[in-house]
Amino acid sequence: MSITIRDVAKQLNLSITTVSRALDGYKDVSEETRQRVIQVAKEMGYAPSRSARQLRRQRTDTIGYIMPTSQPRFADPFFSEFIAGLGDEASVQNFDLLITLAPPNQEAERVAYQRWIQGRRVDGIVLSRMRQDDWRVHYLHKSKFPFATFGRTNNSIEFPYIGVDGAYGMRRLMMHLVEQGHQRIAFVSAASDLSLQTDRFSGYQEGLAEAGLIFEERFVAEGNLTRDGGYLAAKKLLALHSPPTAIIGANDLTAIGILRAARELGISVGSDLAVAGFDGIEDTEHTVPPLTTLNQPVYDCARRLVRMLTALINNEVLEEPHVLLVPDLIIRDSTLR
Amino acid sequence: MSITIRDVAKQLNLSITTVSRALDGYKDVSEETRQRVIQVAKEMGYAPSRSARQLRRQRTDTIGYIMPTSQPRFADPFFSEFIAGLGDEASVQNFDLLITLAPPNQEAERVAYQRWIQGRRVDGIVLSRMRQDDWRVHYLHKSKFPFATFGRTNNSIEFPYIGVDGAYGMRRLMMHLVEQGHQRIAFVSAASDLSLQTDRFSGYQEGLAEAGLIFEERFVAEGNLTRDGGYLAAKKLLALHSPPTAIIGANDLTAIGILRAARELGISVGSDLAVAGFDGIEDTEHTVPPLTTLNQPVYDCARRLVRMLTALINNEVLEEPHVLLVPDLIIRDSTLR
DNA sequence: TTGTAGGCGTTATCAA
DNA sequence: TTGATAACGCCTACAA
Repeated sequence: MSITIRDVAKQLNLSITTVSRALDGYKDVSEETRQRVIQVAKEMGYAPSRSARQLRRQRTDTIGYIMPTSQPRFADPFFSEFIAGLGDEASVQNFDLLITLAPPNQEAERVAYQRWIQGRRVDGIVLSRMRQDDWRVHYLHKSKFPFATFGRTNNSIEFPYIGVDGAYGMRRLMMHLVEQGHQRIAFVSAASDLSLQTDRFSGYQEGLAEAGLIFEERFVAEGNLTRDGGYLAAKKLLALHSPPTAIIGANDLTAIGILRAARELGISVGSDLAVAGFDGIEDTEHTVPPLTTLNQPVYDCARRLVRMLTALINNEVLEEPHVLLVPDLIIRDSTLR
Repeated sequence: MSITIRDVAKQLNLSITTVSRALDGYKDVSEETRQRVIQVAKEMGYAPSRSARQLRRQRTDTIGYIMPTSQPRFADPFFSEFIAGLGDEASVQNFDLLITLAPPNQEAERVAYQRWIQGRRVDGIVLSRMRQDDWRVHYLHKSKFPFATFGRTNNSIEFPYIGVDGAYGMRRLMMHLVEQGHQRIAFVSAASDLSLQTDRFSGYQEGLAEAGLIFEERFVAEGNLTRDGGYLAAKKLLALHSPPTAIIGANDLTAIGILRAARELGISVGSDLAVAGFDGIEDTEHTVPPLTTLNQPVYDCARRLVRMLTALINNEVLEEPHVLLVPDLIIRDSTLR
């Protein structure tokens, strides 16, 4: 059994109260006593028990994140970066980060959230990969549980979020492609219930309209945000008669799959086919050719989300509860002739 | 404030003892009572407080993992896969997974471990990226704290681990390269205190010896397990007079950087220069050309580590405390003429 | 400035 | 089969 505050108190011939207060920096402890306490506590290797403190203070100093991922070998670097941001900022705020995985929209996901919330396992939760009419938002809101999200939804509920304007980004990208002389531009989509899909896809459509091009159903292929999804979708698109001369992936992983399909078909990306993605993951710098993408500052967003969330937990007023960022169009060889 | 066991007991006109036992599946509760309790508890949305339970049972049902990473934008897919494995298996074992990041070998790392261990924040810890004479092993062992590691060390301490035989893998790879006719084979290393460096590098040297080639200092360049590290190191190596015809990266990311350097210099990988990595991350299938690598089953290792660790926590005897796997040589175009 | 005592919500021991 | 009660280790009115 490890050292408790009692052991320290006994050693010092003081009450546990005094020890507790000395350690927590209360001012009603004589400086001399405080020094002795700190000294001895350190010598004895005392650290307060988190569970006891949690029970007493009714908070866990922990935030939770449930990765919405289905494949066991999730490999989207997006998540690595997101988690890095959450972890770093959590440390700064003296919070721990609890993580688990759950496949989106399945019973297991609901169970995971309930466990944490009803068991008061965490003080707040970060959500990502938002869905249209997201049940998580309903649930957390109804439970009056602090949360902040990466991405917006169409729920008619007020909550803090950081969003990236995918529609705007896509319009910018479309302009660029049109400038490059493209007329037949295809889109490889994500699952239709994802907010990012709605958002980015609408930008694609608006971009077409702005350029005076007509939307063609056959130029939309369904992907799933993975390389393989992009690969398969691109194969279909490139097999069309009068195929597209440009293909946009809903994210970078999709675009990387598209690159591969093109390579297999002997199509030269850049000159014969333009390819672009969305996210700005590091891999895009290293593909052949390097990939044009819409960069979003995932790491920074994650950190900022944690700051918003901890503020919320501490009942502070958020000075900016809704942040809408604009993605950065990074033009590389994959869309240059 | 949320529903406690007291509320449920009051509602049922039972003692909290009975409620607790009914819910925890003790057999000394009449079946009828149990059903009523479960029913009502569910209706009231009761879930036991984790902190209270933790305090009482003196365990947290949580395992911890501290990612040894320095760059904020850590992007090694190795970690994604590792975390996915930890998270999945933790769920299965009914454990939570606590995560934080800390730069290796710095004060912050020490503090992070101490916080969790002294505060009894987690029941056990998983380590990765082991170092030679790893202080973490010393510390955890001295603290009698359950842990299991991915990778071996040279500490003279007994502890459970899963290792991958990098030396063996590298020898296999060297044989392959020699068969392809390479005589001048270079190596881009990792930080020298890492066990994987010692391990893989010794395989490289043994491979040279087995092929009757002499080791040349100038063919070793220092990397740091990142793409950029590999890129810079390769630039140096390829600028040598009579440069290497094959370059091995200490990991896949390094190898991807090497590919890039070659591309910039107009060197054709495969025919003019062989490149290979280690890890088997998914990206290696998608590089140009696809990358030869030594694959290790990171996801499965992570899951298995969690199983070992939870067994350890439950004071079970491990039937196989030391696992040494052999990496799988995947030959792709990057090492074929 | 220090100490006493109650309680956070459980689980476990013991008695009824 | 059930219930009263005592911890688990900490924090914090309140009292001294």
